[in-house]
Amino acid sequence: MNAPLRVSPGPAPPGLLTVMKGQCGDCNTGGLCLSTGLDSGSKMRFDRLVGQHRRIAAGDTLYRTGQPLRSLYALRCGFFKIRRPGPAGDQITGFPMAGELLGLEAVGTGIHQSDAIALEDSIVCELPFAALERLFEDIPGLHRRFYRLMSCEINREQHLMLLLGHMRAEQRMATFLADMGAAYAARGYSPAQFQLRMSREDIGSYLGLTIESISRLLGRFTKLGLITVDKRAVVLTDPQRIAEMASGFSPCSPMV
Amino acid sequence: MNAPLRVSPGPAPPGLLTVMKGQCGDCNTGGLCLSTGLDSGSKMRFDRLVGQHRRIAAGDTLYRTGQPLRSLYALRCGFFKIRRPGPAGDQITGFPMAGELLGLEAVGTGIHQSDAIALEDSIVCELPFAALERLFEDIPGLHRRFYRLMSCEINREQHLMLLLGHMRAEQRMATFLADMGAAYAARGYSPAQFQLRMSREDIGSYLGLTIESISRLLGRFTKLGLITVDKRAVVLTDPQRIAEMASGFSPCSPMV
DNA sequence: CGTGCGCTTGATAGAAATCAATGTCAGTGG
DNA sequence: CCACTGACATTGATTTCTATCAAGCGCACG
Repeated sequence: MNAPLRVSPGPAPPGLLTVMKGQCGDCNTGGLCLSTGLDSGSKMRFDRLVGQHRRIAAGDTLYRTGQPLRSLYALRCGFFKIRRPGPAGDQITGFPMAGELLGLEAVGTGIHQSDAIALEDSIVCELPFAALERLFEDIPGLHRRFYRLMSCEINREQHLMLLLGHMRAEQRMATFLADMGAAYAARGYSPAQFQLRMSREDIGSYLGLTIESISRLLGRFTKLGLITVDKRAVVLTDPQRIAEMASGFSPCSPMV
Repeated sequence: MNAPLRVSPGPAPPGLLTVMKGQCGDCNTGGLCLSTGLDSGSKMRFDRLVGQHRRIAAGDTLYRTGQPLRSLYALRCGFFKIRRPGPAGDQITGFPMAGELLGLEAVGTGIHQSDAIALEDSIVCELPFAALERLFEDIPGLHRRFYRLMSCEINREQHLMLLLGHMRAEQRMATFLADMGAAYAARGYSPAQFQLRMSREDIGSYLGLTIESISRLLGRFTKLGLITVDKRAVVLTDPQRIAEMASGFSPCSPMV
């Protein structure tokens, strides 16, 4: 990771995202994809599996709760939110970014258990699940990589359970900001300066707080000199103290 | 499921649990185990994999946060709690029962991310992970079964995230009671009459509430005629209204 | 220029936490 | 046999945090 840190861009100007028809070799998701670590022969076969690169416009839905699982989706570039309907209102369970794999919650039942909604114009690699399962038999490292990714997802969610179950609002927000920074950092962007792609309402649902609380917390953090906020552009001016408030976060990346 | 419903037993008298040396064929976990659905030949090989049946006394720890993953554990009989340490106090992330697979959170990193503590004298089948991974290559259905289980675990946790993020205390408790009933029902016990194996404190940590709130909620539910409680023995006298309060729970069991 | 959406800010209410005291019971040892 | 202890649980009084209610702002868009 020696490239200079970039600030994560704002919303893409419409029309910029012409179809990228490259293969996995061109992929810039930087070691986060399912295919990472495969030898070149296996990678070619994995390439052939990828049905197509689908372009999803901001606001569009990739899959919905109740739909049968056809494909998993590797997020090539863009930004999603995952929404799970529940008896007490919907919950946002995650904000996947480039390189992440979408749809794992459907593998157990064959039915999607949540909605995936693009927060900006995005491109996904479609991985037909039946074909992927067949490929597991042939490519030795792939299925290992697959269930390790799932285990990491389990950890991500347990991290969130901790947040929702045992943190107060302030600590939740600090954790959220720190996590976002870490996610950007993992992709070569600045960990301290980024665009929020989601609305305050989405953040609220994600953190188990109301939109008003989110607003107040951002205001309070600003007054404390921890951050500056301008609409959805955030700068962590004191990342260390934010990390201290969040205190104890450790990301989970799979062994390759 | 035609056997008459039994009431889940209280704590086992000490000394009752002599070592059960049977193979998977004798196992009474009823289709919840990893080996379910294998043909008899594969089952035999799976049998050989099972290193030993370890007896874990109530209060003892099966694995701890930070330890390297050596084995997964299929819970043959007994009851555990899973505790995840966090910056804002520990969180109980689950109460696995007979038939469930313990240790999946460690698969991604190779390091355990939580503690598994027996709530009563239990017996686990030890599945050395390296050997299990080798077996995946040979037994076609096993690997599929494995990652479907993991996907179900993801769903279980998202269900909990919903609970912690968007439900009020009363609804959380109703959901907990309904879920416990369902878990017993899936094992052939009465869904409306069971022993809680965990302390109020454990329930509180699990539901993101204090021990006092748990106590008050149980009291309130009793006054409302929904349940009767005597120490840790619970009877759901109005399971339907409890289900309505929880409203919308659907368990996730893998396609075999 | 209005209209609507996303966001902020203030006042108030309410749910659960916290603080504090008491109760119950199993186990222990005098 | 009974008093003592400690873990676990219940109950009440009070505080605190966050939700809720309400109003207004700013900006994009038709």
